[in-house]
Amino acid sequence: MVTQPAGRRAGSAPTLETVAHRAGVSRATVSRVVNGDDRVAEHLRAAVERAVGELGFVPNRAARALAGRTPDSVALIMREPAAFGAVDPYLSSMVVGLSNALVGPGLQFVVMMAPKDRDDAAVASYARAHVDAVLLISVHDDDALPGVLAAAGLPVVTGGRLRVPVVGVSSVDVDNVGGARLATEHLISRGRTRIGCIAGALDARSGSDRKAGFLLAMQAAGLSDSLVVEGDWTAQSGQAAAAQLLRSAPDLDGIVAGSDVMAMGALHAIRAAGRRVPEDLAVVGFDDIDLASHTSPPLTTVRQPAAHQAQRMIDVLLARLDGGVEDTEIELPVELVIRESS
Amino acid sequence: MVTQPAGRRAGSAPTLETVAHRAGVSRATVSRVVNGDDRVAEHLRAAVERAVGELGFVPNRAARALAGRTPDSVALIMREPAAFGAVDPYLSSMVVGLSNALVGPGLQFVVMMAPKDRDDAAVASYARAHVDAVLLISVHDDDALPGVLAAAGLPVVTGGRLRVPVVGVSSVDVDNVGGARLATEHLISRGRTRIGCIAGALDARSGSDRKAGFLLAMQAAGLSDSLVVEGDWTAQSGQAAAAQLLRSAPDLDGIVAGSDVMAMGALHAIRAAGRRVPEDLAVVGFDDIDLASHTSPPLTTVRQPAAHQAQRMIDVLLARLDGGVEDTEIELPVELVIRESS
DNA sequence: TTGAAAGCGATACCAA
DNA sequence: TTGGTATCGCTTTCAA
Repeated sequence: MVTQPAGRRAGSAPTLETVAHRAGVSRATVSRVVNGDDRVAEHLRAAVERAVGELGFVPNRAARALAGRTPDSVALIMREPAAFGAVDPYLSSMVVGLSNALVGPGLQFVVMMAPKDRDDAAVASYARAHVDAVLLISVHDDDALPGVLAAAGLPVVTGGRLRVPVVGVSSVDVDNVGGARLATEHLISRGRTRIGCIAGALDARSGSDRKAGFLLAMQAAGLSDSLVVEGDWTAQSGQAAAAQLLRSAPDLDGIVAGSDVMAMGALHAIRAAGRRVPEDLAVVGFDDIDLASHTSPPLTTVRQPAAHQAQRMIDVLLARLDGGVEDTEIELPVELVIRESS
Repeated sequence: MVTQPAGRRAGSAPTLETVAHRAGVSRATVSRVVNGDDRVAEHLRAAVERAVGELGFVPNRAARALAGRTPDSVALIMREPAAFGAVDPYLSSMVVGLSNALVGPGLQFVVMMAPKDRDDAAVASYARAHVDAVLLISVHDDDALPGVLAAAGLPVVTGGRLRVPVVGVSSVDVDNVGGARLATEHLISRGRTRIGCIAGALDARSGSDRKAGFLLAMQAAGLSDSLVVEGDWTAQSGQAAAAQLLRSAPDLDGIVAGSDVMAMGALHAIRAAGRRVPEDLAVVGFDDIDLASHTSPPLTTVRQPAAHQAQRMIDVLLARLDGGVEDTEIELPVELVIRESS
């Protein structure tokens, strides 16, 4: 049973002052100890640390942010998901990965939604007043937000590169072209020749690059690369795209999808059309989300290193926050995971 | 092309002082206008508002938090997902919903991961120093964190109720018992009699309540309710559970799963066993995640009102922040969505 | 109704 | 190495 004052907070949290008093030193000294400053006598440091422990002191974030110049929080700005609930599982992994990567550096992870109909300048101004840096995922090529954010003085790191680099914006992408090429070559090596592509939204590099990888492989093999339909990353669009592909090319024997979720939609359409996977038609996805190994049949796919990508994004961000001014563009390798759908 | 100083921030953001100067009033007046205080002469208010607009002034979050006593940020604490990347899509929806619901009230949405091996007291102390209230999702029955958080003086609202109510903790749950009962009755009404249940982790109300709903319906119909296997919410566990169910009851003709993700794993196992859905075996899920309508066949499921639940959680939290001290327990209705798997 | 000024809790500069 | 103190930007009495 817990007794608790009516107020918003139970008792008041210990402050630097409290700790200083208890340890018999000044606030400045406590601050130094807490911040790992070297020049503090050993016995004082010990005393302070004990006091901190006994009081359960945790520096007040707001005060620290106000007084200091050290960055203390990072925002992840997501363009609102197309439909409510339609968050691609790969994005969820990124959110978790980013959050985890921020624990070490002790930065606060703030999540903001920025619907595309919201004024970019307003978003930037808001972000500027609330956080020290910005992480961006699922950005479109023509999105002005990264530039506006950077112009507002915020370091920004995007997951996935932009069509044209923007000053002040770094990116950590994966090898989308290579991944899609790998996936396509895999199908070709299995003897498939009538291969279609369900591309993700082409106004983002992840969509267009994967399509490009598909085209490259098909051309290199001297196969027709005209079977491309654009989707919008949803299962719904994957299903519609596969149906369309099947209609325009009844002899289709392979599909390269721009994401696992779209591939799952395709699987559904294929089965509805009475075709078997992989006997009649092989399917390859992209992402390797958790569910990919539990579809029927389990999905061959291109694995993206979500946790690693998240970590690198944070690394880049920290470097920038540490005074680094150069924009970085990192590309991470991907790997083909062969399962039963191909 | 954007020019930009080397420093962490481009120029310095306008402050109350700047605005006051420009509008020819005092900081206090600007503060009043910005905070919607009534007692300000109309012409001054207009002048201030214009200055605010021209300068693009946004109050500094840290300063406001430090000076005022108004709550300004809320944390969502998630128990780390079992496996990396294995974030249940339903949770993702909740994250988006919560984030959106927090925009109106102008509260910051901070996401924190709290692995179960992390010291609860440390998490609470950290949270206490960083945010004004806490949202909790996917909490286990024996989890001490809600209590510790509440004892630390933080208002906490959980998505999903706890086994035993904790002082200072409110909850917004859905009718899990009713939902599972509905799903089971639906199967029974379709003539199924050998029905198995793939329960979610039983150490959480969402898991045990859904199982209870299943048992209730089976008992009411005078059917055997002994076919229950516990999963852990993952597709993997759903697959394993379905396989086990099929082994122990070859004549199984229906499965009620505790979540769509587990149902998807079950679909896979069923097909692997050479049985057809829904001809041989009907399957019902729970949640109605986006992918549920794109499995093969599309999944009959119990729809949880994710956006609504998120909104109610925020409502309850705001009431508590506004001085309300009573703990609330809300239960939201669910609805059966019939698709082709049953 | 308005303004002046005292904090909020930490940081960091300047002396000692 | 230590401590005193100005300062960060805003809210909120307290007087005027």
